[in-house]
Amino acid sequence: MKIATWNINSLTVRLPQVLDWLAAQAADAPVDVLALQELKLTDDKFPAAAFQEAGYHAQWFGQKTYNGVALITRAPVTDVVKNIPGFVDDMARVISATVAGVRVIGAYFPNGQAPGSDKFVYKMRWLEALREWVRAEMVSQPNLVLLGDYNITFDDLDVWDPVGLAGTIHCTDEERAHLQALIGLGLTDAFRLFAQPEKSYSWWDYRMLGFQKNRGMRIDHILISEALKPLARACTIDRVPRKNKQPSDHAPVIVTLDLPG
DNA sequence: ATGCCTCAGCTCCTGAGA
Repeated sequence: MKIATWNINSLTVRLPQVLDWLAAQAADAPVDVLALQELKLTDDKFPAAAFQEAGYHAQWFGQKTYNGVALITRAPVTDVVKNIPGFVDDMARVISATVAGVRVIGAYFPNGQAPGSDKFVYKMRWLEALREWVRAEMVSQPNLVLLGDYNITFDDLDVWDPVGLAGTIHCTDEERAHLQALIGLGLTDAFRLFAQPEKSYSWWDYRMLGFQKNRGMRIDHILISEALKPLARACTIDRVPRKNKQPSDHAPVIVTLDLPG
């Protein structure tokens, strides 16, 4: 079973790249679940037919201009939930479903803008609500994957310039404490289960030749539950789509689990 | 310096992203 996450920074612009990427992946092994973030379109504009024609089911939760998330799957899903139950939010950031016996939560974590800002306060509140909800979910869902654009680095290994960016957004102690609290629920960073190239990142600034100079951060993550940990076979970041013409600023992250898709 | 790209929208500038 292959599960992936990709912040595509406008599905309107990137739909052809998403379809191309799914087709290219299928040459090796098809992607069973793809969590998308930053659709930047309303529900009525979601290209459901295009995914259907490509052989995928789709669940989506859109929003005008900002945010918006989707789950693209090969198998039909059940129990679709949008956003964090009980947490009042006017932004479309989370979509969950059960696919082939795995509870998948795809999320676009708040950016937070800058420590101390209103958006940072919202990010902290959102992270707390997410954690308490995931904690409850894990009681009844042993096979759980929480993946998406976290907008948080784990540690200095995830940052191209850990000294220059110390304490800035995505790198603050407060954000990292929240990320570790998710780990504390019994989740594992699938990426670090495996040997990885040095300076592995999932996002690069569009400006200043960020990608070409590999000035990036690893902020897109796949966390897996204890029951799935022994089934993990690989976790990689696919830098190839970042080399596309008109790329997203994020690259897809992929985990392979020894489970039937 | 708060920009350098990129995207959406009350579109020829602005806000937001990260």
